[in-house]
Amino acid sequence: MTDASLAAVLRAKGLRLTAQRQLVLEAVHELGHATPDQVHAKVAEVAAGVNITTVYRTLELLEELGLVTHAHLTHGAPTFHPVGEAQHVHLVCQNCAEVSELPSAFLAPLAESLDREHGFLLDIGHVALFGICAGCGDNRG
Amino acid sequence: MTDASLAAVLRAKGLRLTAQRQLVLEAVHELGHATPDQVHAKVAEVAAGVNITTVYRTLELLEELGLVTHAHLTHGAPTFHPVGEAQHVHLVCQNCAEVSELPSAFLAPLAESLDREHGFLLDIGHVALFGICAGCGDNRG
DNA sequence: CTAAGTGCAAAGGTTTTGCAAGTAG
DNA sequence: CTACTTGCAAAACCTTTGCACTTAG
Repeated sequence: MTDASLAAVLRAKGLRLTAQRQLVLEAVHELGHATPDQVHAKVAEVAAGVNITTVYRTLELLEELGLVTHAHLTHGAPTFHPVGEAQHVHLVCQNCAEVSELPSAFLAPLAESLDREHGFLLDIGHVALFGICAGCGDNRG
Repeated sequence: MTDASLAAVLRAKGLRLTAQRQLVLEAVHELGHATPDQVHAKVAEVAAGVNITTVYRTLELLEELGLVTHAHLTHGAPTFHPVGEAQHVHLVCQNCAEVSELPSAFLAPLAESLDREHGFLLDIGHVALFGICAGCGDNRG
C-alpha cells in the first residue's frame, strides 16, 4: 500500500516512480524517525549504490508530497518520520538520547489553551519535548 | 552582577576572566535568544577583533558553567539564552519565524502529568513549540 | 523518444581543531 | 612565570548545486 499510494501521488504530479523513492519511503517507515544519514544507511542495506544526495532530494520531495514530515529532535539533526500514522509527540532524553513517543492527545489541553489564550495554533507533530526519561531519572532521590 | 558571578564561577574552576567571556555573556543577556552568529555580531559591535571561534568556545564553556543554555528553535540553528532569568517556553511560528516566549507556568500541568504518568522530567527551558502564531493565523476562517 | 531523476564531484555554510602567539593571575 | 586563552587557518561536517548520464513512461 505504501508503494501504491506513492505511485499514485507521484503520478498525480507527473513525477516518476523510481526504486530510490520507494526505498527511501520504506526506510522512513521502518526507522520511525531517522536522520537523512540514517535513512541513507538503511537504504544502502538493500541498494548500496544510492547516493546520499538522492536521499536528501527524495526526503524533501516526500515531504512536499505530504508522505513524511520532519521534526527537530536532537542537536541540529532533523529527523524524518511517516505522515498518516497517528500524530505523536517526541520525548527526547537529554541523558541517554533515547526518543520515545507519546500520543498527541497528551498535548491536546495545551494546544487548546495556546489557541484560546494566545491564538497560537500548535503543530503537534513537530514538537519535541526535552528532559530526562524514566530510566535515567530513576537515580534521583 | 553578571560579571561578578561570571568571575566567581570561573575562579572556582581555575579558569580565567577575559574580556571575550564577559562580552559573550553580556551579548547573550542582551539578545535574549540568539545563534552563535548573532552573538558574534553583537560582540563585534564592541570588540571587532573577537573571533567566531572564540564565541563558539565561550558559549560551550558558559553552558558547562550553567550560565547559559541553548534550545533548538528554527531549522538546525541552536539559540542560546541566559539561565537564571525566569524559565520560558519558546513559541516558534512556522510561517513568519517569529519567536515569542511564554511563562513556563503554562507547561506546568503538562510537566506534572509527564512526570506522574511517564516518569519523564521535562526540561521546560529547552522546549520549543512549533505552530502558527496569532498574527499569521488571523487569515484563517 | 524526452523530460525527469540519478550519481558524482564540487561548492556552500557552519562548527571544530591544531598550533603559535598573547595574557590573566 | 605558567598555563589558560585567543586568533588564524585549515579541516571536518552536513547539505545543496551543476552537469552529464541514465531511465521511467
